Amino acid sequence: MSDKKKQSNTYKDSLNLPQTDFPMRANLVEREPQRLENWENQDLYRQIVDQRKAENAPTFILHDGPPFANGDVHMGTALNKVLKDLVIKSRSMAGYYTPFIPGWDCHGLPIEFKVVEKTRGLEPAEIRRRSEEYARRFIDIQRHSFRRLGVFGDWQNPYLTLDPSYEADVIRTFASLVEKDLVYCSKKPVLWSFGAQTALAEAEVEYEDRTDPAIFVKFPISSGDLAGQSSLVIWTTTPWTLPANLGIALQSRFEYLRATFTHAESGRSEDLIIARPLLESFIAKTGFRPSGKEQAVSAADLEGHTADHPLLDRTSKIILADFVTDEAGTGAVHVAPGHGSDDYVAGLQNDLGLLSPVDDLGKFTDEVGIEQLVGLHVFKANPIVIELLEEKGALIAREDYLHSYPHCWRSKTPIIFRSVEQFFVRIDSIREKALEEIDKVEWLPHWGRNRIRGTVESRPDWCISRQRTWGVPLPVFFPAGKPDEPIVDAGLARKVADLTEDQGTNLWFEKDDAWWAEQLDLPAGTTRCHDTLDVWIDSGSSHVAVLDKRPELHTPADLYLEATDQHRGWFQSSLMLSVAHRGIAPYKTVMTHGFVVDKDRKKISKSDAKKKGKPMDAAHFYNQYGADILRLWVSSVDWQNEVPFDENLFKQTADTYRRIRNTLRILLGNLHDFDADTQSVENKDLTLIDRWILERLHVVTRECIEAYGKYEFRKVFNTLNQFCAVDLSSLYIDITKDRMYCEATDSAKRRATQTAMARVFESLTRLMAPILVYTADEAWEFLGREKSIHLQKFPAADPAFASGDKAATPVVEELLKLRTCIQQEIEDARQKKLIGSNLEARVSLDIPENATLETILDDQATAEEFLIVSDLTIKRNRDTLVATISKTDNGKCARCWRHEKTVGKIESHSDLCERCADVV
RNA sequence: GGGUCUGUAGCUCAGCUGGUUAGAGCACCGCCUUGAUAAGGCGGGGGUCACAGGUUCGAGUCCUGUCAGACCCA
Repeated sequence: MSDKKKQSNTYKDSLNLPQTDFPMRANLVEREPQRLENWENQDLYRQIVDQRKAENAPTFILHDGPPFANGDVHMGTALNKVLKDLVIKSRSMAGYYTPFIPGWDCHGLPIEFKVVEKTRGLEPAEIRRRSEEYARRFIDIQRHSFRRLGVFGDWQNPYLTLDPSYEADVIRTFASLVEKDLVYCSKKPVLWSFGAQTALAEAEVEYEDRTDPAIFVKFPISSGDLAGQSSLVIWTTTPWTLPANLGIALQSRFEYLRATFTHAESGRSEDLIIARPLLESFIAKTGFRPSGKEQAVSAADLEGHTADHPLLDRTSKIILADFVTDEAGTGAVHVAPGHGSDDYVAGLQNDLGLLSPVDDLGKFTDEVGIEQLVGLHVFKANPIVIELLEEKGALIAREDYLHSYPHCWRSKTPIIFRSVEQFFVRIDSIREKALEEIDKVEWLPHWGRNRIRGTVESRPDWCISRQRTWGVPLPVFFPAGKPDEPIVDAGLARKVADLTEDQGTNLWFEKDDAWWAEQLDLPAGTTRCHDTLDVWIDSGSSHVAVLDKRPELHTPADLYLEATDQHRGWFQSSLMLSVAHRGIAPYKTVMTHGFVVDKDRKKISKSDAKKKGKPMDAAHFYNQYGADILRLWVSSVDWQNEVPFDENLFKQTADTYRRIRNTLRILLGNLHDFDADTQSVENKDLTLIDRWILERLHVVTRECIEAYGKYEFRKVFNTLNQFCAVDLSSLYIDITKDRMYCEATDSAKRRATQTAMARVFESLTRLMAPILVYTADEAWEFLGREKSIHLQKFPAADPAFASGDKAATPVVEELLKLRTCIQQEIEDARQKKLIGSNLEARVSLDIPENATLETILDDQATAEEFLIVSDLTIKRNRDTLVATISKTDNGKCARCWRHEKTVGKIESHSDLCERCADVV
């Protein structure tokens, strides 16, 4: 035993074993940041784009959709940014000039809310100052994560929607809309705090219990068959909104019952219509019970007819609406378009008009039409309204109703829905053009076209004003004393833009009306609007503020790439603003990806993930596994659909990574004594197996480049993975081990294989570079290259190895069939403990005639090498392939471990085979 | 409830215009190796292609419905 060991050690020194310092263990978590620092020190991104620019390369612009500057980078954000980077890097290596300007969406309620939540009662200018600070903090956090993920771009000069110049361009885009007569002003209900005298956002609402009078009110039908005979009954907890009633909504799915209802105690009798699903609760609450004739009535029969308003000399239109439910009420819903969002939409759809006779303080105006109510606060008006209804005989019943009701978070007063002037973009004027443009755009996947068409076809006019502080101001003015006659003027807006170009729109909030009037040559007393623009105008103007502005970019962009929710979001807002502004879509291709979901394909909610201790932050994963693993994971998934995610999937990806890495490592190890420039052999001197692996490389190269071109990163992943695992690891490297280790260092066979390996290594690292950004660069460096791999281009598929008549592939495929057959038999023998390693087997192969294999099998050495056996006998006398295994009698060569006939027959080296004796 | 989609081995994915016993990698099990060794090789088990109908000589692949999931809307 000790003898044997000593002996083998002796010969081990005579072998050419692989040598490399390329570490087996990647230790990405520590090494990646070092490499990143190095890249940033040499400004690798700049080098890449400069180099392509110098080459006069064609331009490819992927325009970054700005993530919201709030929160950490979670897996969904990471998926998006890495996909973008895969596109950019693969296009760059395909020879394109690919400048990438990342951006952030900075304005908006979520940030303002965080700021105001902490400290209430701040001045607008202070809210904006703190909001900006908040946004910038998260921009830094997110930027760090994106860089760490190996995403290349102009991180020093990203675009921020809070930049003064960006804001100015938003205002100019607005001016462009005004110029084309697309902006108008109209009333729309908003959540209104009469305590704070301001509109509120959903997020500023707190729910508290409150008791209100809930009343059942009858509306006598005044047209159609039932005119003058029966009445609809509505139920409401806001009696004060009845003066603004303009409609009654029914549910088309409900069956309605018309009957004479009699009150059990008073004996009062009424002919009423109630939805059947709500009949029981109606009886219980009002005491009215059907007594006598009953008749089924359908909602459709009543639709379009009218009912008399119980308090005013006017009618209320009967309509159908989906928001009518059987949860409460009567199945007939009081609709006041000026006092509710459902009501508003229903009002628009059914042409009901709009009334909102309430002022800032929550008091009725003259418009209410009922003398007793004018000047009265709406909540104080409730009992009066009820009294009036009672007088008119319209009140069926009343109760005190305890419910959860929205309150203002600041003033703690209850909230009302009240209509105020809002600004809108007239979508009908640009809808057709937008639809035309949609069809000129390439949508990936193709069904994206249907999705955006659906949203564009159905979207109502775009309400672009917000009663908020943290945003781009709506550049509109009001003449002195005329708050209802806004001055919407493109020229004025442009002047505002010019004034804020350098100093930012804080000016709008810091200077007073007089200052602005003076600057813009407006009459004294002119006031400015305190609204801001919808943030979708901000991000939707990026083609103006970024694509048109930056010299290295252009409009339309070649590609927009976001998650599917952006069909209604950014893709649409950008399309609408671009069509309005310049008449064409801002993009040539739009690609969407799915959302990250858990392994059961259910959506992941943030609170859930926290509860279950399932981290979703990208940082958790790149800090534990490395950015390359995360990127490899991105490349492996089907981004068109939901992307399942689970920490176990990560471990699986890490396993794939290890295989790829080890393949690179063994190739480097085998190339340690090889200089490709001086020691490469000519193609004609390559052996069969070398030609085969280069033919495989030819296919792999072609497939990968093609797949990158079609953004099919998954295919690249699968192709590279299988090439590494099967073609290289399990076949080529295994088969060539003997010649690599045992043949003379400078032997032709060995140099031939090194020639092939060098080409494989070089192509492989380039092909994987867009995905494994750190690892490919590291491997490239170990090959002795000075410049980063990311400055390289994809390898060209070598036409010398395209399959042709003399191709090695068909021969190798036949040999692989023999191999499979032999391995099965060997395995059988191994399980029976007849033999251990392959090299101990004596293989007797009976094969049918096979023209492809004729010549190759005559070459005993090549056949044995390919099949990795030492003692092979081939007989050609069978119809089917049969392999027979026994243990060989040949002695084992102490150096190459093959069992060869020649072992023991060489005098000078009795323990070696002929080949090894020669080498030694 | 409506619109747009998705559903193939434990997991990630292939399966082109319908045509032989549905493929690969990983994971799993067993064996070998210890000269890629916190590696490598070989073999094996595992799928009623979500479910139910239909068209067809023939369907994972076309049609209809059901179920489940995602996004958007209500």
